[in-house]
Amino acid sequence: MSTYLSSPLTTGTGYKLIKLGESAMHYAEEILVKLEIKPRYFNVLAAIAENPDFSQKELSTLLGIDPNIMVGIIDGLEKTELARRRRSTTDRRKYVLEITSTGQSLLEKGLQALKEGEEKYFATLSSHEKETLDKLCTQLLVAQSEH
Amino acid sequence: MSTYLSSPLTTGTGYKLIKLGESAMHYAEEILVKLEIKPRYFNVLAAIAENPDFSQKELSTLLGIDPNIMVGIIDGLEKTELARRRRSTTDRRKYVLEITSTGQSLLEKGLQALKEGEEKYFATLSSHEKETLDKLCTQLLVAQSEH
DNA sequence: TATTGTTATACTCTATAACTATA
DNA sequence: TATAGTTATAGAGTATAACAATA
Repeated sequence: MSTYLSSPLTTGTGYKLIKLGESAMHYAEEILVKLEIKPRYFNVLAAIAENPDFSQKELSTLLGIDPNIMVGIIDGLEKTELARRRRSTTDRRKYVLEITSTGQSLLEKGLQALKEGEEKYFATLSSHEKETLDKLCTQLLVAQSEH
Repeated sequence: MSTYLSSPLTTGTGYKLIKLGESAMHYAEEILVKLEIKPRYFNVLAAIAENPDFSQKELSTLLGIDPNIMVGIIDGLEKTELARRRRSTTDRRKYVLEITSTGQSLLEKGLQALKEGEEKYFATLSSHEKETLDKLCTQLLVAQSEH
């Protein structure tokens, strides 16, 4: 949203990362809106596909999304028939989540669209520069995860 | 908030920028909370200091913050006596905004704290790497502003 | 007793539109 | 008629706590 032109803050690299993060998120939203899904929901859908038979609790922990918020997200994915809940046969408190064929199809389209979007987003960088940026980002994220 | 460990999305550089932006914002919040001010309010305060006698409308346009939201922000800055409104003498519809000495002092402390925070945040990068990252970020932001 | 999923509540942030006072 | 600032309202998003069913 906010597009600052100049300020004492803008000089910092941290500030630039914040602005770039916002713009990248905005860009992802624009891409996914064509598939009528929000990034949050798309990420959960991708996590379901990647982790078959995960419970809501396990998904919540994996994605760092609060369980009570996860309820609404799964509700949405069920309503649009992208994923579904089944009661676990071994522990009837749990739900087991699975992606539907509709969900799988949307997931593949979304991943492809995001991949193409990424190429446009970074078009101004050479492939060497893009690689360097990716490496530095990874380095920072790894350092943080070790916190 | 959400800390994804792995997902088809995590492979993209765009995704990493989103995560880094979130973490940098979180870090800035942690630094500024010691001064009892939120990044949003701090940014407006900095803009007031940088642009003496700007009206709320001009500030809104500059920062990309909706005028009705700016009202609450300026209210907050007035209540904490960091800034104040004066009616413009030339156009009595307008307010002229000015930073107080308390605000100036907090601004300086905040900028210093953010500067030190930035050094810690990027401590894992060499000064050459940090410079490279900054250059690439700027390059992307400039490309976008030309959109 | 503890855990999974759910609901209720409240609080923040934001977006839209209508209002007032000035021009 | 248009503009600066304000207020009202409603919609997301999220955080906390309490709850039912099951272990």
